[in-house]
Amino acid sequence: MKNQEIAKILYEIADLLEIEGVEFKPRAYRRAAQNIESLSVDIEELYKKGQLDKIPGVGKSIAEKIKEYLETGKVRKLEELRKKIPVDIESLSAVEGLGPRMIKTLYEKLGVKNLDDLERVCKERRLRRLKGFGEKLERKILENIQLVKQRQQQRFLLGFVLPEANAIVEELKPYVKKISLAGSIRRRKETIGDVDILAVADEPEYVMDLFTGMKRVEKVLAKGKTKSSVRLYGGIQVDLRIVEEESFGSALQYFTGSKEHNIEVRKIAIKHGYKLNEYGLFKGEKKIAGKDEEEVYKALGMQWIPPELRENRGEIEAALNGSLPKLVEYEDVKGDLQMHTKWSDGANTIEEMVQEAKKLGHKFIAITDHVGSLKIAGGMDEEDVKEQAKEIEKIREKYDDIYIFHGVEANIMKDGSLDVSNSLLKEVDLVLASVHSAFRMDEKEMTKRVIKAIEHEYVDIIAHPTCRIIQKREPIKLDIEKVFEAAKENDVIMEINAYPDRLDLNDIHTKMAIEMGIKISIGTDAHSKEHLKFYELGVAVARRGWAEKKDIINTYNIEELRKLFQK
DNA sequence: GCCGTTTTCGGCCCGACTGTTTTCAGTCG
Repeated sequence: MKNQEIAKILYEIADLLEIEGVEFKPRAYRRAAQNIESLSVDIEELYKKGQLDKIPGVGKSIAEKIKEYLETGKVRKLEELRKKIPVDIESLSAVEGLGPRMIKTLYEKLGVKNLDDLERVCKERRLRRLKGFGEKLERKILENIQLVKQRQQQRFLLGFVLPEANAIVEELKPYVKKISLAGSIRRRKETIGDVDILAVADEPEYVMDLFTGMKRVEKVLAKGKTKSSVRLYGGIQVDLRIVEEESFGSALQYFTGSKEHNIEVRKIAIKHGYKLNEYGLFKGEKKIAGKDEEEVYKALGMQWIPPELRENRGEIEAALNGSLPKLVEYEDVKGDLQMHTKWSDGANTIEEMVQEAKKLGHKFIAITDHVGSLKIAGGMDEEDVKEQAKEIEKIREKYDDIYIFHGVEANIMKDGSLDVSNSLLKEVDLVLASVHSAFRMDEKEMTKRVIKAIEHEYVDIIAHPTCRIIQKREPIKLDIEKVFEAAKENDVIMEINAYPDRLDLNDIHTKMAIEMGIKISIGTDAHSKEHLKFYELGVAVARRGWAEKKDIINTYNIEELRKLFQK
């Protein structure tokens, strides 16, 4: 699938045009890029069907460039722009305070093409002599270059930040009238740059004192009456803003984003002759909404949009015509369908996992220890599985309010076969299959490999289908659409692995799978009882993927699941 | 370059902040 590649090209064209000072076109290219990026179908398919212009923001000219790229692997317009402005935009614009206009000036006047050039002209004090630049700016840029250099991957995993952010909210709650997370963490994005918190308080100064004085604060970065920023131990930055009660809703809407979502919402406001900002929705001077989010959306003729959907991926249109999905709720999930115990590489016994799952309110769990050749993860053989079955049977008798499915996680070998016999797989209720080795095959081979596993007569679920580890390992190369088609045909379920650095399937793939009629399971892949709480992250991905209750099998009752796992 | 129940031409999101200026351009979220 070349959607991401094409989006990247369009973004680069947008940046280069912006540097050239071209008006409006950059926005058009970015809009198209953004829509292509979050497309849930393969753009090449659309092209073959002659439906490129069905993509919002893609007109005749951009469609032409997509066609050119798909046919020749190049876009002449981009080549020309690169020749004209041979600068490393990606790293230069990563420098805070440096935008396209300055990049252009720096290139034209001082020949700055990359970070090293930029650092040099700053150190040589040549930047400050340019018109419109000055000493302060030069110093700031120099500082920010260092930040870019050391930053690289400074985003934090949702799963590790969310508990801390929630704890801060709880800590401040007794002293404020209203409080909520905002920003990407409220939208439950898989990684978080910084945490935004919004509150209403009678005594803002006192709340700011509490906030900046928290034990978990390493450094206070800024402190004011309406906004304070701190850095916690561990490096994450948290901003607290205090707003007027009458504006809480519009401020929450504004600070929750995403930016792209807000742009569209504001356009709708304009169509109505209104103006929307963080202080409220205004008709002329008169404020007509702003106290809570619901009334803001309502005044614009829209349904309230759950934060997880606010990515400008079609939720605006749906909210306008009242067709938003009824998203699966966090409390709809009644169990966890992947976890490991001491039988393979887990830290706890089956019974300990059962007790912890009960605490979380689960009605069922699946024990899915490794089997077969994955010796490093303690893969069980057929004898072990039989022994384990006996233990599970005993525990089932002891706990009548939670059901234990006996499953296994089998490895998909290089040729697509599983590394265990059918006689072992027949022993258990549930078979997960997943790739744990040879991650670097080409797309064609890898797709064939996974599809072969999907076609296996005993496989129920493909676990962590793309094998990505966020910020560490790229996803395996898969023709995801072909994989999903095979899954659909063979009634195989796709997993959302809820472990914080996996979240695999991701949101976009989840949406795509659901649109193709595939069922989704959520599994934490817990290797200790403490990991079981991560199931919420799986629900978050499901919601970001527009999943309804019926799409997620963890919402089913035990009888329905038994039927589903009959293979 | 795209788009349209106010338009097929004339628009394109908004406000705050910073650093540089003396009324504003550029950047950010």
